[in-house]
Amino acid sequence: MAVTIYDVARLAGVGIGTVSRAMNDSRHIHPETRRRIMEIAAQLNYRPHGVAQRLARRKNFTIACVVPFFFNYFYLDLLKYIQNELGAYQYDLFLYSIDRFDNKNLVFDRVLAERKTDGILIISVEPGPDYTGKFRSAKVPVILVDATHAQLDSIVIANREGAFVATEHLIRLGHRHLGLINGDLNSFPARSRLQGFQEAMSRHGLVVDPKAVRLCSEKSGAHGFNEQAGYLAMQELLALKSDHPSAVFIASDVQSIGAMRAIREAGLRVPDDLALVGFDDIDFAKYVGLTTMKQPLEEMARLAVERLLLRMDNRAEDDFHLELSPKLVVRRTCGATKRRVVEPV
Amino acid sequence: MAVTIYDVARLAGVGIGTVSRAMNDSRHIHPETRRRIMEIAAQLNYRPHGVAQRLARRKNFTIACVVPFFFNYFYLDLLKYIQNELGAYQYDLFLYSIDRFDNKNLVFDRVLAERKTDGILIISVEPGPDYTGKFRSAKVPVILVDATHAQLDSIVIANREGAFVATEHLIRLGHRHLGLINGDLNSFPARSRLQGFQEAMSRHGLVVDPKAVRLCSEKSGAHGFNEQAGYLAMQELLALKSDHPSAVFIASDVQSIGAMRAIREAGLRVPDDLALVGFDDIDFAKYVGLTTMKQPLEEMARLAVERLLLRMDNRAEDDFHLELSPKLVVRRTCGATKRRVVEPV
DNA sequence: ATGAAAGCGCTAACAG
DNA sequence: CTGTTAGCGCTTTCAT
Repeated sequence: MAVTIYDVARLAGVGIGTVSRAMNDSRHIHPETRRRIMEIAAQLNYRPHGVAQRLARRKNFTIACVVPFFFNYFYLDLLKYIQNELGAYQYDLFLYSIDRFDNKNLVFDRVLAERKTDGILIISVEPGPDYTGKFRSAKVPVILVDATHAQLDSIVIANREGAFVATEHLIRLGHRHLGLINGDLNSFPARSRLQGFQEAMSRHGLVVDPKAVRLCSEKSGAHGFNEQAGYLAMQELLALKSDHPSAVFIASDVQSIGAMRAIREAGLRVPDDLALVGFDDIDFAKYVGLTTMKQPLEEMARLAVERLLLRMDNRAEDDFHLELSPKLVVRRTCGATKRRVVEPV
Repeated sequence: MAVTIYDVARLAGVGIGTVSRAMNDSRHIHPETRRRIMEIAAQLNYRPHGVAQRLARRKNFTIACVVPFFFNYFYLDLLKYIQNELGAYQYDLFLYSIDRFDNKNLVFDRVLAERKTDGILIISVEPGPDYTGKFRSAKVPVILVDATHAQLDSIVIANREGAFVATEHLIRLGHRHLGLINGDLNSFPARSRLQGFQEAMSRHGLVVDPKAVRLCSEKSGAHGFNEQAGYLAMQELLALKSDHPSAVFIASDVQSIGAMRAIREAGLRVPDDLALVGFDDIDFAKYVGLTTMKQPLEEMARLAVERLLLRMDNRAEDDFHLELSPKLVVRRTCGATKRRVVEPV
């Protein structure tokens, strides 16, 4: 068995309470006693038992991060930032993944039931309707990242706005017949991006061609936001032959990559035959010259963690619904550099 | 305060021991008592307190996964598979990231000290020399993934073999002047891949041109295995002008992507001016048509978790050093389809 | 300032 | 089969 607080206490000739006080920087301890205890502790290589501490303190110093399967590279960066941020506060991170959407509540139940975490960061998933109450009664704060909920703190990308900007950018470039490749509407970002697209179209007096709108099914994984889905969706668009849109807003970069593959295989060229704007700005976007909406992930992670810690400290007053604006990054695929003539509407 | 085992016991009119037995499927309990207890427990929505269980059981049902910063997409997939596999066994996963190599031991110390995990999965990092002993005396099993150590179980990709195959493939295609872009030699895979490259060269009686070998510094992050590093390395190679190699084995796909960017910007073409073979087979490899060595990540994750559980059960007898062979995936960048004439040596 | 003792919520050994 | 009790290792009153 490892060395415990009792061993230290015995060797130091003090009670365990005093050792505990020494270890925890209590002010109620004589500096000299403290010094002696710390010395003996170091000598014995004593480290407090984390689990016992948690039980006694009724606090875990651990947060759970719930991520829907890992298909999207988006999550990797976000996770990296979150873990970095959390580490700075000496918090540990439990990673839970959701493999299927019908399973999501199972994960929440488990996290709540086992009470091993002080807070939950939920990425890109909306908890079921009755979970607000469960979270509240379990007294475990929840921050939604990349998803919203009326009763839960959330921090999201301004998806609607981003889609609007992306779409408008294509319109300004002179395109009139626009297409959309989107994820499954079960996903919140997909819904918002659809909205933004529609708004941009109607704002400019354009009608949405239903045939040019493709929603990728979540059955293909990652809410439909994956390469293969984008590939297939673009094939369908190209099957419209000469009637295909001249530009497409694609609601994620991974889909865009797939779409570009389909275009290449069809012997067409981007942006000449088809202009593209994506969403996310994953690393690879710059390698393929994809024009896209950049998500401020690091800021998102920092704010989410900060907010969660605040909540766990009960130092959070009001509700919190933050929206961070994505930024348009113009590259090659939108054909901006071609300076097309804007046709009169 | 939440409902405890005492509440259930009181309402059921039994002792807490009986409740515990009921919850834990002990055989030493009357089915009827058990039924009644479970009913009351359900009614009260009682869930055992995970932390208390851990303390009493002296077992955590948690493993730690230590990942060196998240630069490489490789880790995302691996993590996904590991988490999936672990979930099947009802284990939780603590995620720790190493941001700098000089920090790696800090993480290990922390993980060991807090005793919150039953086992450790270390990805792509070799622990310092004195850590074998620490792990052993802490009685926490460790499995190295994508790294080796004489005294620690490990499971790796056959990096040397993979590099050999990749290089030989280029040689068979007729190339004589080969280049290498590699990661930092502080990284184990980088060292092995260098070896494989050299062996293939000498096996075929070719000499390695030192000017055509680029080691990317780990200072650029991810052991040098990142896009930017590949980009810069390739620029250096192209600066050799007509003396640049006709084919390059690049020790990772992300570097390859960067390298391809450099080539494109230089106005050269792959594979005509420069043939390429990468390593990893990340998702994006297929989009850019990158010929590469595919790593069997899912199998790796499954075997690593299996093995770790075995160790934690003390059911592992001998040492364990597994090497999984990567497989050559031929695509466009190696120019295989051009059927070059093999020049006589 | 410090020791003693009472939990934290559960498991497991020991009687019966 | 079941109740009782002694831990698990630490924190935190409560006296002193």
